[in-house]
Amino acid sequence: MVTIKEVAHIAGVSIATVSRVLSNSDYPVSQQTRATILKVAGEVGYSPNRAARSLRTERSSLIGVILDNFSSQWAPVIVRGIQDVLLKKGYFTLVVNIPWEKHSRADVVKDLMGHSVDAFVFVETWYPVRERLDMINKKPYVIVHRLFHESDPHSIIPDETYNSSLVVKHLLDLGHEKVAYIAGDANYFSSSQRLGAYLDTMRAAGLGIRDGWIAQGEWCIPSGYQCAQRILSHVEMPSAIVAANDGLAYGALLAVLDAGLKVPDDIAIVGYDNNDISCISNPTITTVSLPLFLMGQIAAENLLCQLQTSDREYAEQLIPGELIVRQSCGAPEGVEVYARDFLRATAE
Amino acid sequence: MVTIKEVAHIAGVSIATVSRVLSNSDYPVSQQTRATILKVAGEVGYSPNRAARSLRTERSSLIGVILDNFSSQWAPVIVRGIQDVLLKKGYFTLVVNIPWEKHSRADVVKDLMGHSVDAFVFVETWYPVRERLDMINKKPYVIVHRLFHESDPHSIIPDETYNSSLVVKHLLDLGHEKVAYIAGDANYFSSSQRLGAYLDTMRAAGLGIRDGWIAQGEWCIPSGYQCAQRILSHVEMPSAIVAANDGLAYGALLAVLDAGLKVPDDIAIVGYDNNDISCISNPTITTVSLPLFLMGQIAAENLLCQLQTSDREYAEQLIPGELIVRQSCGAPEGVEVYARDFLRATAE
DNA sequence: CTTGACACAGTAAACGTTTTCTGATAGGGT
DNA sequence: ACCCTATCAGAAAACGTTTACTGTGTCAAG
Repeated sequence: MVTIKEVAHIAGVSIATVSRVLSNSDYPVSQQTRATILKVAGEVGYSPNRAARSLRTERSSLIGVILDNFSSQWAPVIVRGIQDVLLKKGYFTLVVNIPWEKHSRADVVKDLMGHSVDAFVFVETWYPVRERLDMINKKPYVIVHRLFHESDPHSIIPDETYNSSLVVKHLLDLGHEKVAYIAGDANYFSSSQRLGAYLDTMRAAGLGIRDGWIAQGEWCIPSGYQCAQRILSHVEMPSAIVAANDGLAYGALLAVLDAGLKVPDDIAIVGYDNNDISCISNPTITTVSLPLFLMGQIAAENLLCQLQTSDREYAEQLIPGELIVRQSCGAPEGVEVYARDFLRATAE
Repeated sequence: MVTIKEVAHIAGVSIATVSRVLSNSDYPVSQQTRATILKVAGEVGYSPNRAARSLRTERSSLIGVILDNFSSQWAPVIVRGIQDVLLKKGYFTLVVNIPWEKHSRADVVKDLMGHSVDAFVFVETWYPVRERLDMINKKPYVIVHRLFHESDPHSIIPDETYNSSLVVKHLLDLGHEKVAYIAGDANYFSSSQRLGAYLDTMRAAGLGIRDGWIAQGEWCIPSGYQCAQRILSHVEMPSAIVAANDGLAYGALLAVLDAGLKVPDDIAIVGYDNNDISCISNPTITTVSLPLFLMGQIAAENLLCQLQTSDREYAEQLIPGELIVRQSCGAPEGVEVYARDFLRATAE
């Protein structure tokens, strides 16, 4: 690689001057020399040696991104949002996948510190890495998360309460009064938040909830199937089911269909997450989409802000989602919609 | 951060000795001093400064991974395969998403060179970055790709021909003799490879193909829908349809169902890719899964090999896929299977 | 005419490693 | 007793930057 030395030699100036021009220092350099240096640097294809720069400045232009499940439907979108902002500012990201079980979690933080990353982003991984808090606290960081909740001012979180109420209200607007609920895994904070939003919305509308209408599920399709069966077996059947995520909703959909009922005519179903599953299933499932790309962008902006101004007051940010109306609660749509939805989901 | 200097001081030796011990050099160091150095290093939590090391050795322990669409269903799995191998060897990956349209492609390679990455992996992005070949050629690199084909000895490619024949043969084994085909976008090399495998397999079995049985599609659901409609309108209807990917297969499935026919009873359908869509649809779709995680692992192993032995002969590697039998061609399965498949697809 | 300020450029030190070179000690063969 | 070799340890240079410091020359204010 061509070094600053060669550029300086060709341009007939000292390396200090070249450095000042090429690192956008605000040190005064005459327009004349500045121009020739830029010209020479461009011609010889100079690119600064990041290792040397990093060694000297103790900044690396590297951001560590630690996430739990890389091949989930959410993580990559968040990461792209993060990169969308950071790449433009000259930052690269070191994306590391920490499987939940692995004991190597703590080491990852240490290793990333070794690479002197300038900051951290934790996507759903705050809980397991807290044991390295002493290290992490030395750098700016942001937490992007959904399922767990530990109050931390650096957090960017979907507004679970608002989002869940969106989808319940939608059912009420359509005239439903007997609405059942399938909850997510009780260990997750978001489960209780979503359930709470359902309860509050029903109460605010003055609607009652029968005993067997709330089923405790576990985030997955079979669980949704079983929960729906339990709900359907209750003496007074609901006219609609709210599921805590799209997997549960899809399971419920299968159960309702298997019971010989029609969706949405006999029972309406809504989900949460805007998972692929909700726009591929037949009928497609009304759900709530989370602005994951945006959340990534916000996380990155937040980080840049921290990197520039060292001292600042932080506060949790709650990000609202968007209601996606599909067939499972009564909207009339054709096959083109499947496709459009699916393509949008995979393309952007 | 604590430096090598402090470790040396505490251990009462020179920094040279510390370096030799901690960087696993094979320079002779007495067991005595080696032990004390390791002890001290552990106690003070020493972690080498990568920038300094990188500056000196011109190696960074960083691998640049450039891919096209980060939030596709394939890319993250490949990346995880890559990281699975590389992380264990102490390498981090700089994963960068280059959208197809962006003109900034070339700069990414340059910037990664600036970070002195030790090697490159191109996932589906070989075509656009070739203009930086002069730079890339200085480092080891591997190409992981599917859709395009430029012969290059550093390639790791799914064995499209073998994989496609798997699924066609499966239909023939089930007794089908009238098999139609929906092809992918004609611009893609893999389209013609898959089509070729279909033609060859049919010919080898001595089976004829009617004129209207081969439809030219475009990789997406609506296209599959239209192609299937065209095929169904032909005077002699096939008993099975092979689609070049799962999107097309799903579109075809919808068209067949809309035509009042049953799947698989009246018409069997098979896809390709083992996309989520194929295990969520109703009925689920028989398809071919590509060993993406494995391909990532192989790519990384290949890279490590190149990094160790500078000179070596390379050859394209063709990776076989696996037939995934589901409902759309006659296998009897229940609702549990949807769930099991889906969970497996998202979990691992 | 002096003084101070300012605009600009260069010198050299420093960042934390790795590695070459030099040196010291010990042991073994003659 | 001598030399040679092997084993170990340290001194110091080098990697490519950034930046504090020093040194010019110019120009305006006194």
